Amino acid sequence: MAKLKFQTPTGMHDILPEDQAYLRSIMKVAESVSAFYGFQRIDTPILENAELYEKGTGVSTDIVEKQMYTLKTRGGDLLALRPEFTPNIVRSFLQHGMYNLPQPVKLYTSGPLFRYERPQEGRYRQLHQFDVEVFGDQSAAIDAQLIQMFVAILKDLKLSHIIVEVNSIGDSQCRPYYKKALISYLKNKQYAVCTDCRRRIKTNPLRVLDCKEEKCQQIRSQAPQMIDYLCQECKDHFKSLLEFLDEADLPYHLDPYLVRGLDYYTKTVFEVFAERSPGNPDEKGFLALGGGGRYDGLMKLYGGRETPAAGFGMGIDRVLSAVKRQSLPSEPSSPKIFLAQLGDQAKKKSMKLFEEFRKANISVAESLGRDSLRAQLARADKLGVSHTLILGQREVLDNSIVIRTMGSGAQKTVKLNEAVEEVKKLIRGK
RNA sequence: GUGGCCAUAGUGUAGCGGCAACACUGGAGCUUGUGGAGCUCUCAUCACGGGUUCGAAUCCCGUUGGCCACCCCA
Repeated sequence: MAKLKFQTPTGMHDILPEDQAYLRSIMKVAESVSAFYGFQRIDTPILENAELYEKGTGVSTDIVEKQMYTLKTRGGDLLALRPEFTPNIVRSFLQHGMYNLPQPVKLYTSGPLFRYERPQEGRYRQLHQFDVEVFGDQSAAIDAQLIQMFVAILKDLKLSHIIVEVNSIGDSQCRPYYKKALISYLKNKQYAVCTDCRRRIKTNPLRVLDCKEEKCQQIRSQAPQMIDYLCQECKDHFKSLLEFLDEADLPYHLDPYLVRGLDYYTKTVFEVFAERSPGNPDEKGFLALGGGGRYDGLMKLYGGRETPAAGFGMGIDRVLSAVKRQSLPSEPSSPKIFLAQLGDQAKKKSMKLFEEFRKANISVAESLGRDSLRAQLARADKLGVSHTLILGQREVLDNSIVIRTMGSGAQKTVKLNEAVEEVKKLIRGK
């Protein structure tokens, strides 16, 4: 190996051929489930105005505060590599007047997102998400349906040991009261919590709730809970959501401390986890596969008419690693026929024959770069084909071709112009 | 952003201051038109840059990258 000059930048990685089959099946499942639920694909730019996220996602959130990639264009605009999808799609909804479409409008998308973080397994600076959003329907049925979809996709991917955590964080009516109650509770305890949380009490008190420090968890166990402060509307909505989930046989955990890191959420929030290594006590813990919730206030914040909305993002990289951990890879389809050639004339003729097989939709492998028959048969063997066609100088002269059955080594000679038909028969006979 | 561990062939590893090794994979071949076994040969100046030393894969510093724990989430 010569000296390597370049490697991927921190947190960026290549997706190699060996993973592509997994990714395709993940996307296929996600798209077919979404299509079934009436979702349509939308794609938005990877670059947007940085302000879109500052305003929507929230300036004090980690995503915007310290994880966003921003850049200044030659024209002087401040753009950001999208760190999440929701603001883009909301922006697009408003920009194209989709509130004039029959509601609800159901959209999905997927693609790369960018967050500047210290990478670990399943945590990258360029990450991939599958994302769905529903606009124009305030019913808790939608929230439940989103969770149902999320679970359906994972189930279709044969993932087990899935856990759904749900909570309601209220809305602009009730959350301020809760915040106030929480702050006054925490203020007395500020020396009993960790230093980060002491800061959070001022900046984002809700975040103290999902701190992992033991002392903070003790504090929070006595803390007032959002659920007791929900206004009637939010309470009804949450109750309704849980009824839908029960009715749909969707198991969930209530997590009164689940808040999620984004500013725009109202009412429902949820996160979905997969057990890291089911049945293996050596490796504990859960992998967050994605999360979402309702954000009824975001449209108005962006200057649009008030429109209820909800959605979720699913981390494709994480689902990929969960799929790889939990289930076996599906057999990649490989060619069943190999075309070997011997001599210049035969090599030239095999070009044409190869194309005839393509037109007949029969997948054939070759190794035109190799000259010795021995090497070509070794290659055919490695590929695990059932038959090898041998086109040599003799065959070229009398317009025939040899068909070799790899298992038994039996061979027969057929007319060259009947080769495709003969192979069809062989394949069908299987 | 903080702290820690790590980097040798495509992959997985050995080497612990004195000629870079093993397994698998890949490539060429084993008398020229026949694969699966076996055999031969072949693929690394040890991530990069600097320093210490007669001598560095090995020790030190820096850079880059990976992983882990925080943080946070996907």
